[in-house]
Amino acid sequence: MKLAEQSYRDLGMKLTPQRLAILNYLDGNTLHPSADDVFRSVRRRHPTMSFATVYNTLETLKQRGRLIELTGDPDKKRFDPNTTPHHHLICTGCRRIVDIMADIPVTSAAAGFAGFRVLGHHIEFTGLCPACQKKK
Amino acid sequence: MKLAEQSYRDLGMKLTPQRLAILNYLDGNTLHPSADDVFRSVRRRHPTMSFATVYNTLETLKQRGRLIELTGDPDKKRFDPNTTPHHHLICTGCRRIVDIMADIPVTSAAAGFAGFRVLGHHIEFTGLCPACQKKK
DNA sequence: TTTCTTGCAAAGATTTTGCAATTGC
DNA sequence: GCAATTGCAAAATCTTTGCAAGAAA
Repeated sequence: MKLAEQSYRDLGMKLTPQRLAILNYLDGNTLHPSADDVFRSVRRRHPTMSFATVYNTLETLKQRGRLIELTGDPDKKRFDPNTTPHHHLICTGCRRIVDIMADIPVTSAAAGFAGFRVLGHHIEFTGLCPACQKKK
Repeated sequence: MKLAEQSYRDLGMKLTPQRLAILNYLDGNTLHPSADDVFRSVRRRHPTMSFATVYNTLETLKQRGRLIELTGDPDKKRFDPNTTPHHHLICTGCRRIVDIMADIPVTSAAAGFAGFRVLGHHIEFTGLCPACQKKK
């Protein structure tokens, strides 16, 4: 399977070893890694990889809808290669983020609020993961 | 009305002019200001105010449940003095955040997911505010 | 060849911290 | 007076940017 390779072609982005490594690391990854997580992982096989390349690539992929930038972690941006609409469960103890693929109906009571054009919504459940429940 | 003053007493925090100014600025403010917004506003009447005081105060107030830290703005932390459960509408163009006080039922299908103890949830609606709709 | 991408280093922005001086209680 | 708080400056993070060199198409 050459999902990553195909993605770059489809998105009209040049195919580079660094970019391939980035998407190969992200695809199927449900840990919602930060840019630094991506950098540190990918650098193992690509020692010359720079932050700039990671940030540039993530930014471009985001703009083209190939991944989502999450805001649930107050300390840094996290990235989600899963672009299917879904929600998240965030551990306030360790910042772990878990996908919730369940379809949760939300009455669009907010549509049109304040003249906004509502384009999407995302539910953030907060709580404590099993490990952090024990620590407390 | 001395809401701010009373708050600090109730929370067991010492009452200082800086702290009073911070809560007085926040209470009733629906702009969801950042720490820097707070700093710049409060400094007008308290020229010696420092970042440290703003950050310390916001952090303590947050820990004691007197305000909420929002993560919806990817660039910085924003603060909400409204601790009544509610949701937000975020303009992806200008980062404006609007309160949605409507009670939106969410089937707690996620309760117990992955062994988490779910403590709360928050819906982020995204879209474009009236001004940003015109710009595009 | 032409255009885009990479890597490096420096800069920007936000947030945190150490500590002496000051203030609230 | 004691303990908590302030202010200043420096540092720690995270993220972005300019630009020359290099690689993709």
